[in-house]
Amino acid sequence: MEYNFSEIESIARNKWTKSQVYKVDTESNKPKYYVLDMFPYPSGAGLHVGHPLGYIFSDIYARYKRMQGFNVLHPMGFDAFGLPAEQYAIQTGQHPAVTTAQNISTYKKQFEKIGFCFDWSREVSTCDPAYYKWTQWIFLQLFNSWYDKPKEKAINISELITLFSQEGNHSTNAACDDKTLLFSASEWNAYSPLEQQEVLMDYRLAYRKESFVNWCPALGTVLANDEIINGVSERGGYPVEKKKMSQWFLRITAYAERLLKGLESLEWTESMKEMQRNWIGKSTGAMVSFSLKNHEDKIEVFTTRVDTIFGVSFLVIAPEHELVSKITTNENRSDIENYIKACASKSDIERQSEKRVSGQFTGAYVIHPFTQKELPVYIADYVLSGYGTGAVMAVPSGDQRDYLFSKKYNLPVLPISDAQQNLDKEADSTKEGKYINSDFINGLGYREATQLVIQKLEATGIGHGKVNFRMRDAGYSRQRYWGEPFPIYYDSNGIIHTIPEEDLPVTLPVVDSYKPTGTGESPIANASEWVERMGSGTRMETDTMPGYAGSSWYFLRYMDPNNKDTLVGSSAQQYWQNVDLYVGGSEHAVGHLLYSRFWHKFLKDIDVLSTEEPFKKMVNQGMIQGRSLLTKDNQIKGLSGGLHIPLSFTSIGDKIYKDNFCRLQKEDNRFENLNADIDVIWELDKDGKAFLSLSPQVEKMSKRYLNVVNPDDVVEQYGADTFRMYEMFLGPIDTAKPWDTNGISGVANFLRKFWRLFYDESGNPKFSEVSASDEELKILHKTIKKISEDLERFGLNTCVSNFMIGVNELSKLASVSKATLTDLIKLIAPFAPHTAEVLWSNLGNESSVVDASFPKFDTKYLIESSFNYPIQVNGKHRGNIEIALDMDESEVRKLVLEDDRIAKFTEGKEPRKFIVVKGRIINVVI
RNA sequence: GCCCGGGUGGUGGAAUGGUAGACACGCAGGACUUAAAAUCCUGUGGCCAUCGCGGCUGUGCGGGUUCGAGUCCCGCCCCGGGUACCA
Repeated sequence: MEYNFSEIESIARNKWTKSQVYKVDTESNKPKYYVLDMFPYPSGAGLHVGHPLGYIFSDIYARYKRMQGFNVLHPMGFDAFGLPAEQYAIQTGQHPAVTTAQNISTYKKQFEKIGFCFDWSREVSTCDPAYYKWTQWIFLQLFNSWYDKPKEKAINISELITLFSQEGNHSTNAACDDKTLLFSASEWNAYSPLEQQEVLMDYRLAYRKESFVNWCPALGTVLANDEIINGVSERGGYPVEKKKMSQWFLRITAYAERLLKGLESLEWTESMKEMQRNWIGKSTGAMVSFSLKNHEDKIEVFTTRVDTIFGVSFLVIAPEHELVSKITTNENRSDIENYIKACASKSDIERQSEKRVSGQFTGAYVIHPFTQKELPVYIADYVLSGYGTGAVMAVPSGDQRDYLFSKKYNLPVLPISDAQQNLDKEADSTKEGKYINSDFINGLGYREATQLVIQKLEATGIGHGKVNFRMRDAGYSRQRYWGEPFPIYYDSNGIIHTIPEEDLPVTLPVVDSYKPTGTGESPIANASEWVERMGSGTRMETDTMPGYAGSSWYFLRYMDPNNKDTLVGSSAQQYWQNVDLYVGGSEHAVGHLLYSRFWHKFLKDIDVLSTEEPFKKMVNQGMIQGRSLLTKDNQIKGLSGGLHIPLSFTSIGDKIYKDNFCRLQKEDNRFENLNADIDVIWELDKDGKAFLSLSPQVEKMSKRYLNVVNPDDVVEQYGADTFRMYEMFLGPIDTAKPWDTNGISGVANFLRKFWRLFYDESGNPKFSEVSASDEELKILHKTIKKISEDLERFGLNTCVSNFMIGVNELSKLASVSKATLTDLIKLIAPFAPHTAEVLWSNLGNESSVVDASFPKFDTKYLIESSFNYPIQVNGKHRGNIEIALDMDESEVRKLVLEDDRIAKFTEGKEPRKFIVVKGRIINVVI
């Protein structure tokens, strides 16, 4: 029997399908292990060879864990709502559900070919109403919850309403808007329903408020931040402006502290944790309020360097600060207004790239809380309205931006520490040294000074210590069609009502057009019957939820995918707990991974879950890049290089032959007007054939670079097992690496060689019933040891190497015993499941190799009696000597020093030191 | 700027402080073939060599610790990723 991969694959696949071997049961007395991939967005382009990298990795690991005796959950599904399907619908009129279903079926066919062990009976798709019913349900729970800070827990809003009606909100300590007014019980009870609704919005974890969004008038829609490039829309390049609209938000900031603290318990890479920490952006500092001269209002400032308060020489507030118009004096008013206008017309990019500082004096002054000095108040766009209080106390000697500002507007630079240097050139933010010119903190160090200032501020009521987070609440409204509808409607008085849980899901309406309405409303607003479905005069929420809604909890649904009563049944959740190993790209570090952690914590608070964190351990696969081929300068007359040539037209050695070039000319309009004989400067190979040598470049695998490689083609040509092992062999899972088909023959050869351990050239079986030789057992157990250790540390690239070494060594033996072959099949089964399954059957096994037990190594086969020691003289390698491992050290010394090769270098001198590292090395120091 | 990674042959990459370059690709030579493909064997960091003894040198650069450093420490350079007028 020859190694015929396509035959092998179909035999293995049939066996698996017939026995439903990948179906996972929650009823099990085995320990559980949950291996999860980030589920894909099913795009119309299908998979390229970069996509399966993580899936192959997790598949191997899942199979390995199963063979170790775990009950392994390894599911797959689809993140199926999203913009591309909707845009395709706008262009073609096809319903997104139809195209999405087609794409999903393409993906599944591609998956099938690679031999993944997914349990498809647990498949989920976020656009399936049976799934998004629960996405809507979670939203309702968020809407009906508030966050109790002392309890560090989400609590049902009804408790809060009861509390308000009994004692007002004086004693509540909730995660809410800082500006929430205080009220008594009688005030609360006197509020109108609308007023009560307004107040509750400050507490709910899902709430509605007015906010600025990116509005693109030309496209008639709101855009997400990542749809805007350089201040204009990604599609079409139209200008984008800020527009105030009422939007839904999720109060993720309530969980900021828990999200930060939870990172400590996770086995993620330090860089992933660091990205989340940066995003959460905790900074500890203080609030200080500065009284305005001749005004009742105060300007509140947040600072992380309250110790520098005696260095304050002016205040700067954001142009959008609410007090600007109130405090601006008449003689400064027109300048201020002009400045604000100038700022508003600048895009964010322009504002950030502007290296010079600019600002404008308001004419107002504040009083320094300690020195009572008058300080001028400026507006400047380097102060952001969205961070802290939108106002800063400027300390030119300690902050470079304040310093530049002070130079430009001639404001004093006050030294405050004896360690500050070069203040005539730049600011010095040192925390070293003792304070000077600083009243009651003079002579103190940084820590004591900070403490003392905060103490004084708190004692006098001027300020207080404060923790600030950079993270903002997450916008949750999209003016789109292809997303989850909100289970929310408004009555004629503007009161918000929820759709009863038993009426979920609220399914998407049928619409005539998927185009945005042009008024900033989603296309759903045109489905008037649907909009009024809760009674005339009522109006359904017509926005839909964002992409991250469905992806924030999908991993829970896999545990119990068909449960009609709850999003995950408690027995299933108790058994599966959370994800043990999560494999996916690091590009989701702060989006998906942060939202999922937030939802998970919330669902724990409301007793749906028993675990605090969703993903215990993470592996981030690196990107597989494409290797593109481009023309070089002057190869084509009048062209200075840089034209991508499709890989299918090129030959080994990075060249394109003339006949291929002419074929390409017929398909590609970039070349069709060229005369191949005149306009192209050809080189000639040794056979006289004309070609161009192209220049290779490694870049993202993408349609537009014509460098996409389809896994189907690779599987077709080399087989699924070769493809799987080659992707792993390419390099460590977490680094970016270029796809290069050149190396794949090495892995293909290996699998053929592996096969030849079982069958000779004429296809006759070589299963020898004789017992294994010592040498054979040594090779086997050495290989088992290496593979097991490498699997544990996720080094799958070296696993493949070690298979090659083992098989090369075994091939040299006269025969290999059936027992050894059996172990080899089991060892390779996670990597090359098709080949392993067929060999397993051919050896006479009825069961599937998927359920065989992974071999364990026995150290007794690995014991060596001697070792070929490398001998160093003064740290330099001078030769090797085979020495028995149980030899006495004095004898070893004698043996080594008397060796000719070594004696040459020791020159007969007595060594100063003689180092023997047993089983490793010997170093003679002269 | 700040925070993470990383820099090793022609290429992808190996190497618990212990023989640097495993494994593979590519390349060169050979065997088998009328020939090619496939397969197998040999060689392959660089320099020197009285090319089958051997020697020198070599993991971005400069120092250090150590019997011994790709690996640890200090100071730089470069590349990739993240992030930013964040007060």
